[in-house]
Amino acid sequence: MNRTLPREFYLRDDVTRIARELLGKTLVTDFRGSLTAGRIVETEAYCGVNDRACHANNGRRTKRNEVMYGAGGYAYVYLCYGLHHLFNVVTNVSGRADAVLVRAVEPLDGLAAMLRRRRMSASAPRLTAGPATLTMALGITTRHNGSDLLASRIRVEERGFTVADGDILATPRVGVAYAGDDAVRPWRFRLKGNPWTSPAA
DNA sequence: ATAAAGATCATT
DNA sequence: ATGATCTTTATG
Repeated sequence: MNRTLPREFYLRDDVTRIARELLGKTLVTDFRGSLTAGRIVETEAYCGVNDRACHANNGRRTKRNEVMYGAGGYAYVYLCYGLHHLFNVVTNVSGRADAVLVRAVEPLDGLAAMLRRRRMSASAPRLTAGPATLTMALGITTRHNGSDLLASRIRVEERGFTVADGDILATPRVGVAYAGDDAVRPWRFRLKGNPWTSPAA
């Protein structure tokens, strides 16, 4: 019953819709025989060259963000603040630099491995409630930049968890105050009331 | 060549 | 509130 999302899911020209539809899907990593997974409960949409918060804004095209300009369905992973690996799903067709940042997941599978990677011992609130904590828990780093989400050990699955429009809270994105008018666009999406969303106000 | 700024987190 | 930590990017 688990189904990896097809390429067409990512190729569409509507990144905020895709960001909403990713809520409730399951992000899975399967590295070295260690399978870990979490349900996506928070995302942010980054809308290509016209979005001042996006790494591709104003047509910026560099070694770091090159994968954003490729076809949808690949991972864009970059290092933030020198310490944190942030995971994005590239969307839209080749030439359109859209992406969805995954900001939080709810732990589902491989709890022991996630705890180990996070160097947490017993109970773990906050285990995956944040864009950098979830990558650490799932073992995702910049070495996975450019990974094909349909062919690699990182994938997104439909596991039959349904989300209604009314379950989604849309607010401005986090940490993009520098982005002028685009800073206030309601492109951060959360499952209402889910305890695993990120702590950011 | 140099400098400054980050799509954050854990701790104080 | 603040420090950690370092790559990427812009600028001279």
